[in-house]
Amino acid sequence: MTLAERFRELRKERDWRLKDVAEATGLSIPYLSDLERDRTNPSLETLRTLAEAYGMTVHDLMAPVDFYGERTPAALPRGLAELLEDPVLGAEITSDWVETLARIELRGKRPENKRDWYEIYLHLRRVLEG
Amino acid sequence: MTLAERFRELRKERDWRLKDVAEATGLSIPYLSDLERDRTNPSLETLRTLAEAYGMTVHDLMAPVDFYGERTPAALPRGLAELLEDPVLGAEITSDWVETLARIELRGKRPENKRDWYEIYLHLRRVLEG
DNA sequence: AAAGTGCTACGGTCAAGACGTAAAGAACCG
DNA sequence: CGGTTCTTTACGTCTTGACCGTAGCACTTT
Repeated sequence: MTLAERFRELRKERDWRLKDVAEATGLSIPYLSDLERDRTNPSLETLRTLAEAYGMTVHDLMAPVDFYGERTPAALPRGLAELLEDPVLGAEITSDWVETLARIELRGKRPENKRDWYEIYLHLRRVLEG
Repeated sequence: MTLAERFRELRKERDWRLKDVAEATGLSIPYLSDLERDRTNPSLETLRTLAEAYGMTVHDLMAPVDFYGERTPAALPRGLAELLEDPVLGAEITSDWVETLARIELRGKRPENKRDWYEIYLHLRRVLEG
């Protein structure tokens, strides 16, 4: 997903008009239109303003955004990729869960092996899905 | 942590010189120096180039970066905020961990109460920090 | 048709991203 | 202590493109 698509998604899921975003951010309607059509890139400051308007952090706003060449399957955390390839354990794990699990990291550190990932998955599933 | 600090951290932990980054990215040494001293902000394209040089996604590069005013306490997930206020359980939880925990969500769903959050925290800590 | 709503085309401007050159620190060596 | 080399920073410049204002298009509703 491009950043432009992300912007449009966020606005649509709130059922906002460009006008609404413009008022929330102070940016102009034409410029917001340009952003959502990938005709320009925001500065980091503008990105921050937009994230704030959408009630989230820059980091969360960027989460589903793939920059050119990014997030190939190989870019999944080591161990998690292996878990997904496991015919038994990996089969049941949906892409929702992959997204959820892939976000887990502490100061750049992540679970290291298939077993740790699976253990976390089971534990989180019990909490989040009963 | 600012973006500038993040850049310097990434370079230092690799024991690289500005020269090395310059060669890996095609950016000039003076400009990289400016970036690491917070005298300028990169464009998204430049950010992508740097992330690539450091072998990670833009998203991962930005993970520890706080933009001005982000993630107010009130914006923390319910339950997690309560956990942090708990004088006993919440005291030991560092901001690193708050960042990590706050990212946990599956299709918008999150742990609901203090106890669930704490349980997840303990479990993740065992995996991530031995 | 006229008026309203929502988005886009187009040109212009000015801040700032990025660079080149040169100087300032470090560190080492004789 | 002067040289030499390696690394980082100061400074001035240029050019790009982020962002804006105005006007126009497409589509409804009255």
